[in-house]
Amino acid sequence: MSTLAEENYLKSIYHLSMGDENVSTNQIAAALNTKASSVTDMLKKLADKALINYTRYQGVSLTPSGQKIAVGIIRKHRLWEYFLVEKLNFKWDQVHDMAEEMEHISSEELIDRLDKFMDYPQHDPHGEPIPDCNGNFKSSELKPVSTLELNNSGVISGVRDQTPSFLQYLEKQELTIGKKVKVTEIIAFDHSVVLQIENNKEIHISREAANNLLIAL
Amino acid sequence: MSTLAEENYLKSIYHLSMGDENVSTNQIAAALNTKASSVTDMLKKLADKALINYTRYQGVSLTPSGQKIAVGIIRKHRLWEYFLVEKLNFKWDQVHDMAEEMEHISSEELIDRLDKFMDYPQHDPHGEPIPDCNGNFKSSELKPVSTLELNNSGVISGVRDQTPSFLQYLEKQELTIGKKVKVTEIIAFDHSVVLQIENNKEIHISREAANNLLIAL
DNA sequence: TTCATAATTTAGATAAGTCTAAAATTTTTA
DNA sequence: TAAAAATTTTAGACTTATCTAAATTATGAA
Repeated sequence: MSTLAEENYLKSIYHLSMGDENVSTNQIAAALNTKASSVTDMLKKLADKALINYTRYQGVSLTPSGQKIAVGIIRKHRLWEYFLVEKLNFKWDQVHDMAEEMEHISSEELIDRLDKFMDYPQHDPHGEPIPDCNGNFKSSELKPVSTLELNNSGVISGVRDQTPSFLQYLEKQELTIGKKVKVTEIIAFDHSVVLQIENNKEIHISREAANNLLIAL
Repeated sequence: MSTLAEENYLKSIYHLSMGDENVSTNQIAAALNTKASSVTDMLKKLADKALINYTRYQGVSLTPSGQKIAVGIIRKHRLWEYFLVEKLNFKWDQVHDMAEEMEHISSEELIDRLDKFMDYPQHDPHGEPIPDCNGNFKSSELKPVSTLELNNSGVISGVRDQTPSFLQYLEKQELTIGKKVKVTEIIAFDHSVVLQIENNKEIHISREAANNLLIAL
């Protein structure tokens, strides 16, 4: 069994190591809003438990058992987010903090039954893939809208930035998951993009927004 | 905001003070499986926060704000138990420990939406009343089967002892909530009771079981 | 390649919650 | 009602997770 703090460290390390290098102490400190010295303390503890590979000053990576725990937490987080949106009718910008608490409910059987209850969803409300009960999932093959060329189109399938303010902005612009968009104009000056959505409405979004809105082709 | 430990103390004090006297340090220690000295420490902290009335050596009672928190925790516990049984198909003897974790999920809005999602259930799977979002509920007016006289009948509506072993025993005997039972014999020697259930099957239960099985008339 | 800077670790401290052992208080009982 | 027993509190210590400040190690610019 892991403590709540340990689980949060493992989850952070997992997310940060997507760019598969070793993760640095400072990166973890930033992600967890804590100090580097606190991180070092915890890294020693996780290394003692064989959940991470750690050499002083060299950063860390997850061991297979650390990875298993991290994926388990992420599975719980995403399934609870799905539950909150699909069953309790929360908006996609409201569920993160609640799921952050719920992901630490320990029972595996509970989460497997929740998974079944919701008919084994594949993606959370932000388009992130949900690991199955064995921890398997396909890493999302999504690209930012900003990589689309003129007159090309795609289906909105995820968001890179999941802050409530960005999600609320997208909601207001009707740029939500499942919507089909076509690039009708790319402004050379600032790389902002004009998108056409299904009702032929045109929406002008910034380069930054286009970088954070993900599509499947 | 209260910590997890504080919430557990408040909940215990609430349950123990049903026999409405002041609750003693030792009672709390026994309920929480901890030491009297630890309890004293926490009582000081809760008193500082004005959640309990505490005078050294005199035991404690909840203040209105302490009571409000306690009832909130109990509401969450019972709603999650109901969810686990009704939506995820757990058995009534499996849900206590899970709900013990889930009752600490902080969001009020979450629990109110869960309540609505399940259509405002009045009782948890063990027959305990579920407080509404204002903390109101009628205290259950149930009596033990052992108080029934010969040839009288009632509907099983709750259990006093909620240990898994007792719940499993009742399940096996088909003595579950909602079943109508009639007392067909009372053995004078040991005060054990013979019950007749709907299919005319007769079931012989001990005095102790009869004391812990509750009926509405 | 050496020195300045950035990153990381160590040392020592703090807060929450718990413990044991001893002291204080209350309750029981003779 | 005074001594014995039980209960409760205090004192001091431990663990987890955190912090600040100082020391150490790595990095990168000249």
